[in-house]
Amino acid sequence: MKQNTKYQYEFPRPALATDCVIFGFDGGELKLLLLEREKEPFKNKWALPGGFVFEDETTEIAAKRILTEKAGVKNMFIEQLYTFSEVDRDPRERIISVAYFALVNKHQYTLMAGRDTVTAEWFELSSLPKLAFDHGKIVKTAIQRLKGKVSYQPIGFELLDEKFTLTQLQSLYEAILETPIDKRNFRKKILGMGFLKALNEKEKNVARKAARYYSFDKKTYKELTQKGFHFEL
Amino acid sequence: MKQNTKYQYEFPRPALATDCVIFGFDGGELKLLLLEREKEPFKNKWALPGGFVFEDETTEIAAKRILTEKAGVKNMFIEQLYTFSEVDRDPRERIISVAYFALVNKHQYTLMAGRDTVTAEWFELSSLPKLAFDHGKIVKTAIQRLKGKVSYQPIGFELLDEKFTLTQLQSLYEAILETPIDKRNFRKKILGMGFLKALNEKEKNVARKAARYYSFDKKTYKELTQKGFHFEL
DNA sequence: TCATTTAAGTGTAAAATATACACTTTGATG
DNA sequence: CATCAAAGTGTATATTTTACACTTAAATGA
Repeated sequence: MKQNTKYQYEFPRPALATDCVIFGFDGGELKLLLLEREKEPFKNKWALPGGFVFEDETTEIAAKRILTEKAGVKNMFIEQLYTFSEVDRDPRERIISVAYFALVNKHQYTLMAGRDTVTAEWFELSSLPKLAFDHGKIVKTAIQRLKGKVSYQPIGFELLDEKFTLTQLQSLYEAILETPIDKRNFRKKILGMGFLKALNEKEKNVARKAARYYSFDKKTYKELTQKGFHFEL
Repeated sequence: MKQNTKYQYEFPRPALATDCVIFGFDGGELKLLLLEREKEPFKNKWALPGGFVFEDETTEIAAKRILTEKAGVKNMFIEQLYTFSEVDRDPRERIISVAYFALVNKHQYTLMAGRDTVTAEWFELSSLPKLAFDHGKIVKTAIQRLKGKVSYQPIGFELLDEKFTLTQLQSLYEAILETPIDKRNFRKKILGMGFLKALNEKEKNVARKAARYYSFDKKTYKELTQKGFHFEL
């Protein structure tokens, strides 16, 4: 097993890895990016993008690197999720995984399912395949976290385009929270918070009244936050 | 450096440790349990109880073991906080730490500051000494987490005795949230939730009207939760 | 035993926030 | 120019949150 003896320690050490739960949204249901494994164990099973943490990287930097390398995702929102350390979570040897969750704009990159000739695919949350390792558990944790967080932190915007309509924003919240929201009340509330900038631009080529575009004004949001404002949906 | 060659790996591996932020409360300000380091690095500096994770332990089990071994704390509430992986967070070598935070009842155990002849001491949050390693950062993270969590999860009870008065409970929330709370509104709200059991027992030997004791009824709380009830202070 | 001290315990009115709900407008299409 | 489809908009009611002060009870000591 241990062919190479370069690194020697007095006590056994688990390997350190990171796995990423990547959420995306394009209007319908919330989606998750999975890769098909090419090697054993769990060959041909779906799994989260993941990999080992290098000697000179924090886990967060490793997670970002892996996201770019394996899934072609760049400049995404990323946040540490949880560290999974069950002794037998990997059948090969002990590997602990510091999991992250990422929110990406599905339009901002097309599945460059080439890179490592890995097959990458978006799955709807309601129809996920059975996942390799303990990745099912990781995903469950990530969904919980996202649901909890989205109501008191404006992270939803990370999933949308720079410009979005209020209906798109509402659909996103409905998808994440899995509950219908009243249109008028939603608009009243979210606009009342004061960090959405109405743009002088509307949808084009829609066979109905065109909706106005808005953008999330980060600067204003920061200022509000510093004045004690607290986002809450 | 590497005297012992028992464990050999193809790639370098950081050591895996865990550190615990232990909160306690006895009526005034929120307190934190620290140990004085006996060895270099940071000899004689204050630090969080911590240690390495064994081969057959999850990080949570390691955290509990260390809490018991080093701080004499048993059966405490514990929750994973965050994983700190800065490459140079330990001057000796790379050690990543899965940090936990614990809530303990200060009365339930007296500082058995013997065990390892380690000096353990409670510090008020407002007058913490400078800490070893990145423990200051860990503590800051833990305080944030506690503040955030206490409002939407009934974890405060872990810091109190089995029986407590409503005034004690209120003081605790005031200490954690660092804000005064209206007595009548607090009582109305917390009693209205329905999971506090009024006991047929009052304070004794107090030179004023004796306060009634209450206890947190876990069973009722669970039932309420399952019916969709959502704690929120 | 009675006056004093101290915190416990209690209710209501006003303000703010959340909810429920339906019609008009606009742009594209045929 | 009629039709279709979703955008956009306001109000009344219910609920929740807030602000606020006096009476009660237990011990202490004069």
